[in-house]
Amino acid sequence: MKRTLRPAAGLHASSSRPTIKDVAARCGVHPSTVSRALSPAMKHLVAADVADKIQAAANALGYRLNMAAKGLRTGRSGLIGVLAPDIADPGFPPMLSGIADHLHAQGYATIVADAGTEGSERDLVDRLIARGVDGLVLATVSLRDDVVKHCLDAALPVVLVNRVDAAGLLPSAASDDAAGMRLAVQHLVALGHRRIGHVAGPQHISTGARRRAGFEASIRAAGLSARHAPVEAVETYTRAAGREAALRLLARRTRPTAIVAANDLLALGVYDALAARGLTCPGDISVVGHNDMPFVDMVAPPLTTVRIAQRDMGEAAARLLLDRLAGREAATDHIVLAPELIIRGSTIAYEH
Amino acid sequence: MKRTLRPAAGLHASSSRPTIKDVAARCGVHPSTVSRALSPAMKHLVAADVADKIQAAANALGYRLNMAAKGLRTGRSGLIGVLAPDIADPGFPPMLSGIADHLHAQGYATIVADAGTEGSERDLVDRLIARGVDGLVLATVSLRDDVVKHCLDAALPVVLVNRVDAAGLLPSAASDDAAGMRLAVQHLVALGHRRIGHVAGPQHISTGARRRAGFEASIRAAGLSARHAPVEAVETYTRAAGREAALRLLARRTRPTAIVAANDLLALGVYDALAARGLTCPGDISVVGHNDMPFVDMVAPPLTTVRIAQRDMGEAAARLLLDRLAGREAATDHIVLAPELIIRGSTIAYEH
DNA sequence: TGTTCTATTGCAATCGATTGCAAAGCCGAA
DNA sequence: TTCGGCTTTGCAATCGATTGCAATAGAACA
Repeated sequence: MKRTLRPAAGLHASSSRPTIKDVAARCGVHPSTVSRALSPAMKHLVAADVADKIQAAANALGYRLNMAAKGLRTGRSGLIGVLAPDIADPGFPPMLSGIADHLHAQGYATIVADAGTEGSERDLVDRLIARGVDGLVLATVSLRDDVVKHCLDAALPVVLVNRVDAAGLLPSAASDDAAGMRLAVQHLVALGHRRIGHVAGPQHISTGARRRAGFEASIRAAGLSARHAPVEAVETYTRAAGREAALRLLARRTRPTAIVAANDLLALGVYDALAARGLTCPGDISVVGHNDMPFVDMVAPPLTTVRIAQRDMGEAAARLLLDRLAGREAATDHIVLAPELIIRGSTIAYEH
Repeated sequence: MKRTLRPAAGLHASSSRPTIKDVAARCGVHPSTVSRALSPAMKHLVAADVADKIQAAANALGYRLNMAAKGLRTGRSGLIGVLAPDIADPGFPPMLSGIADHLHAQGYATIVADAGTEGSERDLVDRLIARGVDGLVLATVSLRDDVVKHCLDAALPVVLVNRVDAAGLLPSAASDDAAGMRLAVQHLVALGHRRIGHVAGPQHISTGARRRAGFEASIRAAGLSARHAPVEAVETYTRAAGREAALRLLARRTRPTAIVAANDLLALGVYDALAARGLTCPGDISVVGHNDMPFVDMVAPPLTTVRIAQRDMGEAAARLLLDRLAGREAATDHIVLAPELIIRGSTIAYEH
């Protein structure tokens, strides 16, 4: 069973990856000295000339630190787990990129698990833990309580991105959902709309619930009656679900003149529903999305939407985690990013 | 410096993660027996009742295998590195998802490095190797020879996805680029177009070069003169680059009546260029993309494009790698997937 | 010259799991 | 009763790097 990759003639060092021992042998020093010379934090303990010699030998041999061994000894893997709701969601990559860049710069590698296509979140987290991740970034918006608890009693540094947990226990980086909805509603109200519908996201997801709450609060703040602000919630953030919900909205007694969707995918579903009913946007109905995901500026009509700082969000989450990892209990636990209204062609004034 | 997470009162087992030793102590057996009982491959070596008891104890304690330790001993990390051209590219996620699903099902975890935003590919590969990855999936289309060589003499199983290397040394899963361009050109020719331009991708990237070659071959096959089939190549697969290249194409003496872009991002850039010149699509100029990335069916006009089987490509690559990892030298080294023409609103007949 | 101090290096244990080999226990057959 | 053979378990080395402690050497000082 044993695989012998190395050639029979074992004259010099082994042909496979050189270890700290090989470097030590080449320099005539003890492996521990090599370890120290190669570690920035311990380097001051070894004589400068020896350190140089070791460094040179390491380069010559093409020595690379074995992270598994280091991790075993130190108890830190240098791995960060990222739990994604669905990699294929176009909104996710910018966030991931923000997370990964920051983390990589500090020597961490990220391993991302896709909750969209794979098993239960709980299992995924367990697998990540088995891998010995030093921390976790949860972008999974469909986070259930037990996962949070699970992480908590695994005593693992955890941060949330693009979501918050109900109890506010976990540090998070998220967009100001209430503010985003306020921007959307105020924009429509300013355009003269008085009957505004909302296609809400899944209510067990923080963005879904908070945006809905934000929508309703904004409606009240604008002095509009809730009766003229119907809400239809979906079960998943998909174009198809958005279509169905919009269809239900359009079937109401008094049809809204504008629809605010909880995200851009749903907004595209609203477009589909309008087309199915022979209605036009923005002529018959104005539509506002949320997230400003890539290419919504190119659809017909270009989507008016609330842009959230996805990449910044990822970066903020990474910083939050890095703080925890370094043992500094950061000042802020909840970073909220300001959204921005991007006005395009899907909203126009309502003519009375 | 030593961190003491465990409470002072160390009565029972330690409070941090239980190890194989804790399980052994609880069952009154030797750690090696636990190791065997918990390993599917070695389980037959231990008595059934003992194995059950161990299994139960492991569950009770919430024992999880330490992958770093296992990896150190066995020399296999269970980690696969994926080198992505750019995570933010909307075409990538489906591929990644195909790769990851297949690999995860076999117990591997993937760690993806983004060549788009980070250092040199060479460095990234080195970092991945330092992590002890068991294999590599290179989706980086901007692959230079030295990276291939580097992997080769690291004796690491490597597969290519969405690209092939010049020498054809590495196994790959890719779309049939020539066939895709043939579909596009034949479609336009059938519509009566005789002057067809091509916005080619970066020529140091296999998709860029092969699609261009495919385009030129198809033009010849259709009996059209190369003089009426101008080509402008870009340096990067971006919308902005597509715009510039299309502008150059439009500035030519005899303007083409149709443009085939090497991918959808470039095609969107072509849309931008047309808008900038006051031209309409498809009225003035027909446009064909490549890849059928998400939402190109929603842009105005909906993009006619060549759909490539991204997810299947990822899966095929994963299978290829799994084969190598298992030591079976697979039958096929190069898997090519058939593309499909998706006709939408960006192409219409050319009126003479 | 003797002593103390410091800078540098070596030693050996350790992290958690795996595995070749040896030992122990048990069976039946001669 | 004894021996060969089989199953089951224990022992101990090992993977590669880290680190507390001990040892050494040389310098500085009295």
